Amino acid sequence: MITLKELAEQLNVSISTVSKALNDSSEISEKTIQRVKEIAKIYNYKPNKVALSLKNNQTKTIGVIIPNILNHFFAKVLYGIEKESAKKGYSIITCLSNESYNRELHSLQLLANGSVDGFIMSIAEETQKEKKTAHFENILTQKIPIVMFDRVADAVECGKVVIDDFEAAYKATKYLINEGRKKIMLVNCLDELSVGKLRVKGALQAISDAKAFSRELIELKIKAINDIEKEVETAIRKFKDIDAIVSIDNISGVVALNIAKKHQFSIPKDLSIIGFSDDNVLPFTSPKLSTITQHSDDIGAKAVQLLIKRIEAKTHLNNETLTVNYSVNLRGTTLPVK
Amino acid sequence: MITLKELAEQLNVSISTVSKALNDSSEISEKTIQRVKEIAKIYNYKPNKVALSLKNNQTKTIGVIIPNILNHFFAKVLYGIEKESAKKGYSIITCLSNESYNRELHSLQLLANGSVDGFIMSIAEETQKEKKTAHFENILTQKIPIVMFDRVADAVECGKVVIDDFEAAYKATKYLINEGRKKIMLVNCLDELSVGKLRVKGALQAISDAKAFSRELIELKIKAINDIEKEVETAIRKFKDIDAIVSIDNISGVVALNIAKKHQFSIPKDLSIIGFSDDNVLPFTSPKLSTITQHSDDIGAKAVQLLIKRIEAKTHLNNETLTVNYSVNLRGTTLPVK
DNA sequence: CTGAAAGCGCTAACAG
DNA sequence: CTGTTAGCGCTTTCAG
Repeated sequence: MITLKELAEQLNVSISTVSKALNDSSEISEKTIQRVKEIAKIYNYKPNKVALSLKNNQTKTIGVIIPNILNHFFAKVLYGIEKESAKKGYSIITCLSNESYNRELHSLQLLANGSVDGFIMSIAEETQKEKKTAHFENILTQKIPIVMFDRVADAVECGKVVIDDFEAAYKATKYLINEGRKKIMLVNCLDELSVGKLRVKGALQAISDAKAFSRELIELKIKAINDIEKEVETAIRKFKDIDAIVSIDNISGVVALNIAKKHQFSIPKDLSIIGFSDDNVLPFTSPKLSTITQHSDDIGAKAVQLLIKRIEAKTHLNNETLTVNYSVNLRGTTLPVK
Repeated sequence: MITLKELAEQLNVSISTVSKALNDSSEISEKTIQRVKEIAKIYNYKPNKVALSLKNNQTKTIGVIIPNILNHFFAKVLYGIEKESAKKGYSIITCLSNESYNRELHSLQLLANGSVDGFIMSIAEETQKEKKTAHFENILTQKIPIVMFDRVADAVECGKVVIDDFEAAYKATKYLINEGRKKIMLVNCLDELSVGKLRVKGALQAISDAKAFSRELIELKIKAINDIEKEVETAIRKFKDIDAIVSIDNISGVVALNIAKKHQFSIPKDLSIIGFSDDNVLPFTSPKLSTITQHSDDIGAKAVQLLIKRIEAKTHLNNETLTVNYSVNLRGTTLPVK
């Protein structure tokens, strides 16, 4: 990598002249500008990013902390974050907490030393379960802005991007009720998470609102993702008379569909299913799974916009929550409503 | 963020004394060291990363360029890269090329200005299709090491991490032959990629080696990932007499399984299927898909090790290719061999 | 129009 | 044992 100094030597001018010329300063003659730029091009000069960061006291870099990159939802949010960041001239440093509080803490501290201008993150399961927030406050005290998405800490004053989880689950459940379904199973393997709790609440509210028509909701709580298949199968065997399933995470809907078919349920005649999945699982389903779809890439993009706003504000902003739309995609695992 | 200068003022000593004390220099008295460290702790001092990078001319950061983060293979490699990097004290800056040459080029140039100490990448489809390599050479000329994984450019002298794609596909196909299968369909939607070509070659070689027993291979080339379902269904309809499928990408095996079941094939009695998938799709399959499994996280970890070796060598190393193991996981979609 | 010098935060050679 | 100074690569004020 060639430096200004070396260019200056080549050109027999001072470093500052070269710098100004490259930045089209009005202080420099047109002729010199041309000459400098020409040589700079030849030597493929690029200003050193680190030096610029030090000088400007900003890195144009966003720290992104993701709980689990193998979860397609997070992969897609990351996709959205990266795309929007690139558009806005920011790079992203990615850390994966793998749902661990310690890793989350470590990543936060690692990058809060001038490496990034702000953070976008979704909280690790462990952090949320144990309600830890001191490490966030610590970062905010250092005037480094944070935007949380999906799993957010209500108690922390920062930017937040979510969907209306309560409403989405309410609508899904309501739809099944309107279909005429009477015994609905809620598959929940997000029990420890803020989003999971909200979705469960939404589903329960829908049932409660329809109580006059005696609907029933069975909640199947699943601890580990690896247990989904087994647990769902057991439940389907046990409750032979369920006629609808609403899955609040992004894979158990697909799993339930496969298992129900295996057990000779005719879908959607005997059993309706709505999942919280993204399009990516559709090729694995037949009939096509009806879903609540989060616009995950949009969540990422919105998070970037919100964070950049906060970075550029240069002053601590209060809590601000952005709610991103979701969509209800009725496909082959639900009946048209009567 | 508090700086050395500010600490020095608090302590009424010079900046260098503070610096040395924090680094346990033998030049500084034990008493001063204690005093300095105490105050530093109180103010939560952390050395500014950017300043250190500038000083040391190294960022302890790796640039990672991924073609498609929504592909589970890449997500898992990224997982491996991040984990190993963190262990070695490196951060990662992630860019997504989204299979575009221009985005790949841009990311490379963006980070080759002192932002990173080296690159780990898999080549964008467009880049590989059009055989572009000048941009890699450009980076290497600047003494920035590169490690490529999975999709590599043979012509470029750099670090490489791959699996033995030829052999893996050979083995899968050979297995089907040994099972007694006669008409095998190869589902290929990686036609433009180096890995795809190698896997096809491997399958063809297996067939050719078994020619005496008149085996047949039908190659189904699929252009776009969105066409997989339709194309596989058409093919299954057309060739009612195929008795085995080998899928060389990580989703079409699952798709083929679902479609075959829909068309009343009994799996694995009528039809054997082997895919190149990771474990994550297993909950979506019944019977469980037999697979060639790449150890994707291991690929990521190895790539990091290789890159760090090259970064620390401080001198351009020649081509070096690491081959990572894969495993053959026979599950429910294949018969035990006779 | 061009150049010298200071400073971003840090380390380290050298002086005292 | 502590302090001064130079320098990493860059921008920018101030002098000339």
